[in-house]
Amino acid sequence: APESPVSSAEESVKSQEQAVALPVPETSETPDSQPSTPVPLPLPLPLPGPSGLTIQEMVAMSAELDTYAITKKVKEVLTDNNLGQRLFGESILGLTQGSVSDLLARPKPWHKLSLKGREPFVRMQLWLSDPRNVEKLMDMKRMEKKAYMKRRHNSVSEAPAVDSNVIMGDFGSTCSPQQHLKKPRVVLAPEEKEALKRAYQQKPYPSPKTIEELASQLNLKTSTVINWFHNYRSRIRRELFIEEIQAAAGEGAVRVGEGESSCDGTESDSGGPRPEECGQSLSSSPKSDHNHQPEETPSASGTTEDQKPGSVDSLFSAGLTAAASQRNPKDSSVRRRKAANLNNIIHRLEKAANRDEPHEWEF
DNA sequence: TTGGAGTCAATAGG
DNA sequence: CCTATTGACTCCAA
Repeated sequence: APESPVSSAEESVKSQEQAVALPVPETSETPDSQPSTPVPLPLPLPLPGPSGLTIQEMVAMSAELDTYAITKKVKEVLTDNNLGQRLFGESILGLTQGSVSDLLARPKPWHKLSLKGREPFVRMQLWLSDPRNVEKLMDMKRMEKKAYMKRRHNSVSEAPAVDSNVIMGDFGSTCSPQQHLKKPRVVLAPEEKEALKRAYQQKPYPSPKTIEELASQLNLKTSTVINWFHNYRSRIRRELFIEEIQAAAGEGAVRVGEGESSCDGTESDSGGPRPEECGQSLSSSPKSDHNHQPEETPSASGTTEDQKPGSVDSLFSAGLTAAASQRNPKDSSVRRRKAANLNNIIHRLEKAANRDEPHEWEF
C-alpha cells in the first residue's frame, strides 16, 4: 500500500463510529412546525456515550436531524478553516468530493432519506459535535501537504511514472499497456439536453418505444437516454425537496416580499450557454405555494394519450433537423418542474390503476 | 424489469 | 489546488 494521501480515510471514518448517541432516540414523529431556532443546529450535544455502536445502528436510532442546518454548519466550518470537500469527504464521510459537494449543496430533508442516505448526515452531526475534530482534520491536511511536498521534491522532477492513484488493489494489472478502453464519457450537447427536457415535459416516464425513438433521433445510445431520464427525474425530485426545506425554514420569519422571484417569470434568454435553472435563492417567499395555478394540466382524466411514433419530431421543432435555432426558453423552470411533477403523479396513478402504458390506441 | 436512491468519477470552471 | 455538474453504475424493492 503506497502512502496514498487518503489512505487513512477509512480508518478515520471508523474511529468516528464510536461514541455517542445522537439526539433523542425515539421515533416521535413531530412535524415540528415551530419557528425553529434562528440558529441552526440545535445540537443537543450527544452525551459521551461510549457505546460501541456502528453508524448503522446510530442512524437507525437517530432522532430526526435538520439536514439543512447540518450542511450549512459543515460548509461554514470547512470554509472557515480552509478545509476542502475532498479531505472532509474521504476521511469523515467516506465519500468522494463530488458526492460531498452535492450533499452539501442540496441536502434532502431527513424524512425523505433512506437509512443509507442518512448516514452521511449522522456522520456530519457527529463530526460537528466535537470541535477537536476540526483540528484533527487540519492536521491531516498538513500531513498531506507535507507528504506532497516531499514527494515532488525528491522526485527527479521527472518520472511521472505511475501516479499512485489507485485506491488499492489493482495489482500490476500486468497486461498490455492496454488502450485504456475507457469510455470517453458522454457529454450531451445543449441541444440534446433541451430536446430531452422537452421530451421529459411531455412524458417523464417514456415507454421503451419512446426512448428508442429519442435515442435514434438524437443519435444517442438507448442506455444514455434511459440514464438521462433516471437522473433527471431524480434531480428534479430533489429540487422539489429543496423547495420544501427552504419553505419550511423560512416560515416563521416572515419575509418582506420583495417582488423579485428571479426564478420564473422572465428568464432573459440571450444569457447564452446556460439556459434553464436559476439558482435557488434562499428567499422563502413562496410560503404555501398552493396558490399556484396548475394551468398546465396534462390530460389527466381517462384520456391518457401517448405520443405516436414520429411525434417525437415535434421535439425538434426545426431543431436539429432543420439546423439550429430553436427558441423556446420562455418557460418558467419552476412551473415546468411542477407540471412535470404532476405528470409524474399521473403516471403513478395510472400505473396503480393497472392501466400501464396507454399504448397508442386511437379512438 | 423498472424506477428510485446513493454514489462514483470524469470534467468543466475558478 | 477546489468545487459543481452530471452520465453511468450498484443496490434494492416491488
